[in-house]
Amino acid sequence: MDLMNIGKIIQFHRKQAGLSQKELADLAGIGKTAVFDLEKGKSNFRIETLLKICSILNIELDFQSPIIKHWSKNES
Amino acid sequence: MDLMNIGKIIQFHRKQAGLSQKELADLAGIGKTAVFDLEKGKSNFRIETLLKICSILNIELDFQSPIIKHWSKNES
DNA sequence: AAGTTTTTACTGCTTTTGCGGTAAATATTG
DNA sequence: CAATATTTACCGCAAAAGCAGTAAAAACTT
Repeated sequence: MDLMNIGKIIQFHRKQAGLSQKELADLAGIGKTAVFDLEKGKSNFRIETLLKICSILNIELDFQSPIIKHWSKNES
Repeated sequence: MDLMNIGKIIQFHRKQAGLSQKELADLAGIGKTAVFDLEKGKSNFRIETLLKICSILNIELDFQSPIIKHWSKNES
């Protein structure tokens, strides 16, 4: 994941959705400041904050690794 | 991203790598408590904490969305 | 140009994360 | 079994995230 571009990616999706920062914040159930800081390039924030925003904007986050196919939920 | 399983996925990768929680924490430059809490199912933490761990364990995080292909770094 | 909306920016404040220290429980190894 | 290593679990503290409020700057409408 390119952490440097998270903010810009979010912003692009938000504008495509025709939402203001405040509207996105309200839909995601977070504060307007979080959306602003995120888009402005702040690189650290809580996972849930990012996921709430991604959920609203229909962005999915996926894990990728060479061995992930060998993992199942029912393993130790 | 299945937030519920982050901890288990991390744990699986850590064990595959033959690392103890403390060793992973040291390699990632974070505290042992963060690794423990993460694997134990704590669902919220900082992005950078997760990314440091993923970096050590060779796990990549990718964005997926229907319109992501229309985004480039040089757009507004 | 005037009015409206949005974004940027800062503030003080509350909540949460992350930390090392410590210690008990559990697992591993000799 | 005994010694060692690891995991689990708690603590108090420090650092950071997130919040609403406010206001100025910038971007849009009409």
